[in-house]
Amino acid sequence: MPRWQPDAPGRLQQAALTLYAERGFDSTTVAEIAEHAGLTKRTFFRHFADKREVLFSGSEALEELFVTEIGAADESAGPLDAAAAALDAVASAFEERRELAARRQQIIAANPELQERELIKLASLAGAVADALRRRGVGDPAAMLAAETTITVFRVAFERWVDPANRKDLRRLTRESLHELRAITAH
Amino acid sequence: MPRWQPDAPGRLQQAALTLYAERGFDSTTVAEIAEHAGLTKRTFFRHFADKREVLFSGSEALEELFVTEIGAADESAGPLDAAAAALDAVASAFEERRELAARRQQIIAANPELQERELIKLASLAGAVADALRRRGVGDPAAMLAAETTITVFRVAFERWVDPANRKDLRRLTRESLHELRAITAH
DNA sequence: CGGTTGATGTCACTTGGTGTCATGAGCGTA
DNA sequence: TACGCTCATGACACCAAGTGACATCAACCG
Repeated sequence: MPRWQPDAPGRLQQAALTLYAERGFDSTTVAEIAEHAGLTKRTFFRHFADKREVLFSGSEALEELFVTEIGAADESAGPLDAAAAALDAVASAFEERRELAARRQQIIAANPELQERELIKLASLAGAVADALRRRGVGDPAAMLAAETTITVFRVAFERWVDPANRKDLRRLTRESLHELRAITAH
Repeated sequence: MPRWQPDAPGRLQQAALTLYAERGFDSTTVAEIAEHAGLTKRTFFRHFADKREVLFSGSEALEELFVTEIGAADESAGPLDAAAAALDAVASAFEERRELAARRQQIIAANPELQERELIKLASLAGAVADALRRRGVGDPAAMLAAETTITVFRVAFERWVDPANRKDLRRLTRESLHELRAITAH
């Protein structure tokens, strides 16, 4: 018999998600989350850097997916085309988890501190995308601009995707957003 | 004779800027900042919502400038052209304060919490720009995309401007960034 | 002159976050 | 079987951010 219940981080995430949704982020203490998971406050902070981070554990994987896909894109593709290919792959990866994504997004939308954390994750993502583009030979500031633009497109599409009224899939929405962006920036 | 020294917020800002630069953001306590300004911790929090906010007091004015200029742009101008006109005005407004801007930016660059705050301020700015564009009759998601793109262009230009090696003025850098973006997104 | 206002101080309190040491089941090894 | 090591967790003390409640007192106003 194991000394402790398995998957402490997962239990903490689950408890946090539930409590943040129920009572709001501010009105939930770390001690409460830990208690719900059968652990202590101290253990929470061994698994997550802070109270916000518990909602953002998937971000490294997302970053990796973006980078991999951009690296794998056709050599002849321009920066935005490579990024567009990556967006397709990323959109597919999210498609099954719309329910969870929407709940998470609702919690984040209700709290500025969480929005800050979300924004810095996206900025880090943009940085990784820019690096991946530079590895394809794209120079600066083109790499930065293309990366930021890609993340903007993704964010706009994601926002529309989690909207309860929406019926389109994420892939389609990213493609539409990118198309729209190209229309705006065209002379 | 006034009961208190004048301009408490200004003194707190000045003290914070100095101490954050000297010892770093993390190693500076609010009590120390307040003491330097001849005040108490409690008074600091009456003027600024939190320890970070003291570095971001100019953001409402910047937002207002963007919005005003976009509203004043030629009626026939497209969304990105209106935004470009605003960028010119904003760039001029910054031009004299490069020294201060660079010091401030260095402090922010050294600390993730401050970067988070910076990012949410820029996001709020983008939101205001999007609203201003909608008031010009631009629809969605075009308004959002154009706004986010404008802020990205501004940020990229600003980053290059505060670089000690840079010799160009901010207005020129914003124009170059925008031009580059158009080149990237062109089919 | 007395009352009001408003910026500040004082103090107690909650909570996020950290450093340090103790605990004890699982596991390998003699 | 016994010994000792590992490592996730608990226990505890502590600091700093941030807040609520109340006190203070110069300036201002009728």
